[in-house]
Amino acid sequence: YIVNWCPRCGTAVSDLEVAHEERAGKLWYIRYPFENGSGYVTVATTRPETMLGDTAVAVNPSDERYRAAVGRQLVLPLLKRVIPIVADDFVDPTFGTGAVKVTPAHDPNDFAIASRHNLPQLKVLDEEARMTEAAGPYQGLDRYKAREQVLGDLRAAGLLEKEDDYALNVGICSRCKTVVEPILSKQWFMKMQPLAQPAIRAVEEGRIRIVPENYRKIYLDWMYNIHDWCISRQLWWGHRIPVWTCRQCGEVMVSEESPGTCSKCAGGSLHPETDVLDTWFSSALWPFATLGWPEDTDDLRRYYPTDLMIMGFDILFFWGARMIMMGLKFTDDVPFRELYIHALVRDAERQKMSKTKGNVIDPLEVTEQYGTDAVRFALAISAAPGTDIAFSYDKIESYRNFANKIWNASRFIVMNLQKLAPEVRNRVSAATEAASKDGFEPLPTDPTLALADQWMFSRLATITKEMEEAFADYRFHEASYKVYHFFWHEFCDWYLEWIKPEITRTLGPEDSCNAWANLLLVFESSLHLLHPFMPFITEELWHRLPNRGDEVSISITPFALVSEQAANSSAESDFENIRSLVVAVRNAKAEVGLQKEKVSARAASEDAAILSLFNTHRQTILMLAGLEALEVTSGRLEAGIHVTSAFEFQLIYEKQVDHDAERSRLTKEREKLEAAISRVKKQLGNRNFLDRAPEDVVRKTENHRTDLETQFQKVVESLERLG
RNA sequence: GGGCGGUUAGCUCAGUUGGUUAGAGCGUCUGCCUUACAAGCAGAAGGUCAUCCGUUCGAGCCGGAUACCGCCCACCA
Repeated sequence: YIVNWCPRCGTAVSDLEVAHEERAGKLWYIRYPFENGSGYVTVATTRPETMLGDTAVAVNPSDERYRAAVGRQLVLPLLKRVIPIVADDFVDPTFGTGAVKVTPAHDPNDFAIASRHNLPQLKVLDEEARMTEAAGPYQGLDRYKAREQVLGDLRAAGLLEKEDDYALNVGICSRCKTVVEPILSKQWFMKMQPLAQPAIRAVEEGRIRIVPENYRKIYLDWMYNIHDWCISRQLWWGHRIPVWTCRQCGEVMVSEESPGTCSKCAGGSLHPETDVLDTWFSSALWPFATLGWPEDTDDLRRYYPTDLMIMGFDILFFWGARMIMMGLKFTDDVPFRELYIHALVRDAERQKMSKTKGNVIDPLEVTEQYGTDAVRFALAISAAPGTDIAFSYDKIESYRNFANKIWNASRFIVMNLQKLAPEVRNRVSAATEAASKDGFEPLPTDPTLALADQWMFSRLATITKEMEEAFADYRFHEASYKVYHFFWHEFCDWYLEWIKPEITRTLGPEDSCNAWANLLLVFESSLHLLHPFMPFITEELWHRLPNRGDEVSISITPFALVSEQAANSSAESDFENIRSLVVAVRNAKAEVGLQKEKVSARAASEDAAILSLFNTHRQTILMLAGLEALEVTSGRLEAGIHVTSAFEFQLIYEKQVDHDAERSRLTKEREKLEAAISRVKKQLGNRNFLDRAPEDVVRKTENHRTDLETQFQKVVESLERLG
């Protein structure tokens, strides 16, 4: 049979191990004269040296041009061998000259043609890709050297009609990149069709789930079109193929131990097979062979099938598919229930990393430079299912910065904790311990801090839940993004800033320690959420928390510490109101170039709840927004900036209000609102929308319109007041 | 030749069943060395979601076509 032969490795390789590469080549047109001397047939070939092994020329039976020639004899140039013209459907009349040389020993198609027409097979290339004795005068030449000589001789004989440039796909050995040679050889094959059937069913019936989904199709496609597998290798390592051949009668015996004598003729001279199995054959046995199979061991019962197998898509066929087939064959069960295909890390140019290309990035160097956690996090957050990861130092650097941020946050917390008087610290850690029984919830604190605590715990509960869902679906990029944003932009930027005055002040014995306890609970919970992505830094920081110094490891503690009961939508919306006021003030200050100035502001609302909210949190707002004073008044403002439809504010500073600038700002805002309102109105005016859209969408849209219109009204009034 | 994926901000990419104003990191610009963090803080600018057609009350998302780009599979000399 024809196999792919790697002349460098000196072994057969399977179809899967052959990579294809487009190379510039030529198509040579060679004349094969008729035996009787009258004329010739021109064949086109990309491999002229193999003509030495030609045993026929084939044409399509329906090809008018050659109909009369079928059955006639040609003289093979150079070697003067007489070969027939045969008709075979395989030949594409539109390609080349419509006539193809048949080299049964060095081309799988030609091999097929030859077997259909009973043509001899003549091996002209040996296992080192040198010309054999059958090649006559060319014996011993390397295949490429032979090509040149053959071409030269043909040209000299006037039989080379022409040559065209042609891009051809050459097969190369995936291990050593040598161009493989299709060669006639005796090898062991595995019949795959019967093995594939159950493997197809297992996936179709959902006994194995492939994630992401698109790989399921790729897997099934490959299984449907499976080819027999050449499993023998002429290598010196590997599992030996357990076969003995009788030297007397040729009987082939498969056995675990040497049979000793021939089972057929009882002869004592047996020849053990020297070929070994393809390494992937052995790998396919791994899931059960490692557990003691074929014995019915405890391990096998306990760990087979396993829940989850993870691999890169590049070995889905090599290993994944074959484990499934072998597993089903030998254990009657799937080897694993889920197969997760992870992303491949490619270089910055999206090239697959390879040693020969020299674009390999050594992970040890990168982790040395940026830290293991940074690399791990960068990869996790880049791992959107079904896509590869382009390696980027910038990206890793930004998550190194994140690790740094975590470190600093911890430093800040622990540092201030150390400053507490020992008895106060003890009360804090006691409060922390007491809270941690069935999921953390905020401990009671004074009203200003309570809002921050309730908001933070609520957010924590949401993030925890979202992360758990993301993990369950192998959406690691989503889980890591959530915790990144949570920790940096909610915990650090808002929560820590909000409670900073509390944790930097000196507590007396009469003070409640609950604010401190809450901070520690949130921080500890955050470390737990971060731990899967940043195991080292979280482990280190966790042990610095009160009562955690002597514990074994954060990795064996629960992932979710916060209680679901902590979800608190009213705290979230109160917090949002304050946040939007703070952001709007900062914004306004920057706009008028007073970023570093301490200015005053006046906030107004017609909503008593808002007014009371702002009054309660006045100190916090002043600190976060960088204000000197905040006046909270009921009603309307003359030149207010509308943050939401519920409230507005204005900055109060020395500089006179520039009426023109103010007018132009308001006019711009009015235009924006007008556009938004007209969009919403159009939508709400659409009968179809009202009839067909879900109720809650319609209601939301209506609320949105009311909101916009209120804002619009206020802007218009402000403009009128400006005159 | 068949199949799959991609095309979203200057760059690298998210965007899970269609639903208010499309997000992040890096870069750029402005102001800050504010006693956790300048590897940082507070702001800003920047997008006709490749193009066209369709489905829908409504499309970055669903369907079809086109154009580039990438990958996998394949026995066209």
